[in-house]
Amino acid sequence: MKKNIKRAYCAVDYAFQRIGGKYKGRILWVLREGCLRYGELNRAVVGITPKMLTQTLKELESDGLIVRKVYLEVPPKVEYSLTDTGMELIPFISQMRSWGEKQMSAN
Amino acid sequence: MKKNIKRAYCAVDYAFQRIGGKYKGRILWVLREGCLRYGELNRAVVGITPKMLTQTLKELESDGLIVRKVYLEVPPKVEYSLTDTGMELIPFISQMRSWGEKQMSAN
DNA sequence: CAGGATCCCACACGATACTG
DNA sequence: CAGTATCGTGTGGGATCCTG
Repeated sequence: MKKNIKRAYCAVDYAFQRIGGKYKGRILWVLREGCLRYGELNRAVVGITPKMLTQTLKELESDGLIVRKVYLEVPPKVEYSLTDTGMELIPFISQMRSWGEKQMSAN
Repeated sequence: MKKNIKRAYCAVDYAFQRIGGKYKGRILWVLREGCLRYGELNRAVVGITPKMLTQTLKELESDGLIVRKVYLEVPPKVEYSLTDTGMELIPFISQMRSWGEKQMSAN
């Protein structure tokens, strides 16, 4: 629940460490409207490999931003969803996204 | 003004690429209230080396987020400040910071 | 279906010294 | 004061194959 973070001198640094990395932002973003299965995430986050998906999901989970729910079925089913803490990030990821869209079209 | 960005599939990705990196967030943040000189930045962004500071400032400048202003004096004087585009990021960095503070004290 | 295991590498970042 | 220049390294991420 905390120790991917190396040492946060300031809160800005801390926050960026927690949602940094190549895919964390996009994963949180696609989970904003509800839970998704592993395979669905794999398709939603274009370009990600199973390895990176698994790894990133683990980090997000141990960081308390998402929840992993396993259904004991055959075939296996696993769903991921945002925690309350994770949801608190959505508004600002949304802002970043708007800013990004504006910038992209401005170029 | 654009081509540090490799390929942005989506705006979230694009935005994260532009303010990703170990120091960009903090540099933008300390510049929020006005311009700072190179040496002041070096002290404000704790732990950064001259190399990384120079490198990061160049990236931010070529990305159109900050402006570099050189005064032709002896001794040399260089000031950095946010562009309008850079300033647009401050509100949401501020949000992240609040979130980070809350999280840090929660642990 | 949802991953684990390996091997590999570029590049982001660091340390140190030097300069117009 | 405001940077360059060099050299070195850790690890984030990629490719590929395997499995309960």
